[in-house]
Amino acid sequence: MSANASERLIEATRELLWERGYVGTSPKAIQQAAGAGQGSMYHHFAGKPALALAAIRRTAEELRAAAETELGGTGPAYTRIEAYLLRERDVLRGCPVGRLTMDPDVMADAELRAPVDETLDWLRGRLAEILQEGLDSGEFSPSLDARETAAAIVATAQGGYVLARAAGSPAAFDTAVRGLLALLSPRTAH
Amino acid sequence: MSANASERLIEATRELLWERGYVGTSPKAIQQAAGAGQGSMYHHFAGKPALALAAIRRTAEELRAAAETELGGTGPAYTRIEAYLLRERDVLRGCPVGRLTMDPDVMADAELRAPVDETLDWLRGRLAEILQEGLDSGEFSPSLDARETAAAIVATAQGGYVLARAAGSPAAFDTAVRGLLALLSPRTAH
DNA sequence: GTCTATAGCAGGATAGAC
DNA sequence: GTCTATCCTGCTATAGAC
Repeated sequence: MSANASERLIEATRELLWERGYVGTSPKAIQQAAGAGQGSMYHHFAGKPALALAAIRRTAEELRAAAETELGGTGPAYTRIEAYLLRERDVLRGCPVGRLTMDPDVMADAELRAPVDETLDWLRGRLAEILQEGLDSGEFSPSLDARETAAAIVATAQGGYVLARAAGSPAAFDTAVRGLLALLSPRTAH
Repeated sequence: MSANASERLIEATRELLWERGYVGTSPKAIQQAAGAGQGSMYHHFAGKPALALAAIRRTAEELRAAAETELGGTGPAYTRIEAYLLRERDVLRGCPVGRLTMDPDVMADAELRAPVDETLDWLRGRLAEILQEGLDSGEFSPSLDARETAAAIVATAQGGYVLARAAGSPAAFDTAVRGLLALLSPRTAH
């Protein structure tokens, strides 16, 4: 947090958006967290929406990069998906992108909503590609629909955050994920 | 909306909580939607948290009753779960209970959070019972873990809302659900 | 670029009249 | 039970000095 003000403002906004959502985050709170005054904030950004847009875009990019770390491997499809779902994460904080979906002011603003949509869409597409690889190599049954299965995987992760936050325990996320992985596993006939 | 004021206030709060969340809902907005004045609201309820608690409890009860409609049937386990997941719903509005999970002020208040936790927990437990029935009757492979699978089902639904809202289309919910159902289906070997 | 002053409006609630 | 008046604080910015 010792970079320039613009940078600190974006990072502070990212944290607050993650923690409290768009509606629950005020310019004043951002300024305090960033150690910047009002003059500074309004010099660098037109207002709260503009600053949020910069923050959301960065968060979205980071999520993609993080996902690609596990998904971009060379192992079997199932193994890469498993690694992605079980990788360490701040479960109780929720998904920094997915949570924006419940923010009415974000959904109402096409510009703010676009990066959210694109990111989740990218993730679904990426998983579908990997599932297709697994299909092509005979890893999965030919009856498996890559597109629908990919959606189910992303949904399970997103819903896992919901369950974990409701229960106040990260374990609820893992339980849901393991349930899905068992259904998907080539080693588990049922 | 022609009942007494207390009733109208609770219903208005339920709508606004669903639409804008707790942080995004002001007492003034509630009063306007309910057609009640401030005096009326503060006569019936101690304040915003008390009113929200009444609203959340009612919404939670309603969700359970609605779920039991499909889950309480007599058909095969898979059929009942399928009916529950595919029943008509206001997908784009999100889950009125699950969305509260992303509301920082709800999660920070033990009283407001309890009904959310209990409802999701009940749903998971109910689904686990049904899966166990299916296990006992030989409908599913013995390798299926009822508890984990139940968590995956709830998570897929919750995440389905996230995907649908991000995409701006209810179809995204159905896609995820169908992906899960295909994995769960006794008729689909893979 | 950053600071301080100022502004109008909304949030959340209390008090007392009716 | 409901209404109006009032209160203080916070939200989201604009203006102009430094």
